[in-house]
Amino acid sequence: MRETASAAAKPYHHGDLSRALVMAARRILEAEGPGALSLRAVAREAGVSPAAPYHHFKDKNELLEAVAHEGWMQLGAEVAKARAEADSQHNALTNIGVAYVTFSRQNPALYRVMYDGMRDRTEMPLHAKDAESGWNQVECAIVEAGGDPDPAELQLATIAAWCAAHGLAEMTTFKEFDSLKESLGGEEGFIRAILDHIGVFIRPGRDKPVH
Amino acid sequence: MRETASAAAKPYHHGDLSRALVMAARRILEAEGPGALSLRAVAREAGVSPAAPYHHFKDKNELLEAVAHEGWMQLGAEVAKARAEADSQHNALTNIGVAYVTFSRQNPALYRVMYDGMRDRTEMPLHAKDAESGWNQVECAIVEAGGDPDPAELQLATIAAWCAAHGLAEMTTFKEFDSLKESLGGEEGFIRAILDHIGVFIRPGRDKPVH
DNA sequence: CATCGATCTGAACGGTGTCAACATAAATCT
DNA sequence: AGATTTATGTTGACACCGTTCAGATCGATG
Repeated sequence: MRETASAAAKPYHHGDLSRALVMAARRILEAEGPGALSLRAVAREAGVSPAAPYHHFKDKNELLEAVAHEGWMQLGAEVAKARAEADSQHNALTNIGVAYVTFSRQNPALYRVMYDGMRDRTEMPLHAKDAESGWNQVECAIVEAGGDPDPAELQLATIAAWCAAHGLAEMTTFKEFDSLKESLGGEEGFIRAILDHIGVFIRPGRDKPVH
Repeated sequence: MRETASAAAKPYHHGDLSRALVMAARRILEAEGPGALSLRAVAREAGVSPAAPYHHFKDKNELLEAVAHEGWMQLGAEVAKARAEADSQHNALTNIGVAYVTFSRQNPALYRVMYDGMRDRTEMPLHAKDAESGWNQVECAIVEAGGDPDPAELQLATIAAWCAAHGLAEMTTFKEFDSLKESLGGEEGFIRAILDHIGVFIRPGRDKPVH
């Protein structure tokens, strides 16, 4: 008997389980946080037995990678949007930084999964190499803002920018900075103020921070 | 009745178990990585039953916090050393940054535990407030290097520096940067080059990066 | 229609964090 | 000293976890 008409009811063979599992994982992630994200819980949430996922992912890790992949895609999209909306090329970089940190603040659990999967690896995820990836866009933004186009120098600048953004993403969560945030006009003002202290984000022609 | 206080005799059952547990944890951490660090494994390594730790730590988490605490202390000490050894106040900050990242590279598992414990919290660990703490020393180094002594501005600069160092600590592990590292004279050259791109680490009077 | 391969289930194994009940050694109190 | 309280450690159990494997079920292919 079908439970719901719109959603394809669950026959013995679920239509597209791997997709459903990833969605279930994201649902759990958002509702209960990373600590509650067990393979069994995901299977439960997807209405399937604990062993079912193993026909689509060889590992719990592989499922998490799929989840992380979605996260990187989403991040890339939001970075692209922020970059496109910049009123000048000069502060496109800062806009990207703000978008990055904002993403991590709005999807903290997802952001955690994205980086947790990286810490055991020695290589960055593939998603960092796509043209639409955040990494690539930072590179382009740096060049467009008049950065040194020398490959090595560009790579250094990109790494520096990325490090700063990621570091900020992990520190913004602390309450110790609440009053400072408030005095800077909220979270975004805080983020901008920090980025304004970081060399890579300061380009010729960009206004100095006001204080 | 105790035999000799100075002797390594075990006063009662196991001696100072809480200390022994932390040491056992660090041993496991270094030998097998963070993935192998279970409460039971720690108890096993310390030669004690799985439930024994609960008389000293209310949680696995509380044990890990104790381990992390040691890590923060060690980091603070090495930062202090690097700061003291700087040949001028101007690059003391950069020296601190290098010491920070180097620590994270030499104790990757410990570094992971230190930050993992923070990500569920909304407050920074207490160890960041001690006078000897890395955080405090960054603040001092910024002031001594001629940074803006205005409290809010100082806090911003400190956050920026810390974010950059932490971000770098988490990115340096990737092989993608190996060739770049090599062309910069090894890991430390790489770290310095990145830090040179981060504004907070560049102070008036400091040499521009060479390239 | 019969068969095959992909997909899902059920039960199981060893591992984990945690707890309650019990045991023992140390410290404290008469 | 001896008795008692407190701190510490052990045993055994519970629920949950990741993972595997033999078998059930189904969609597609011959």
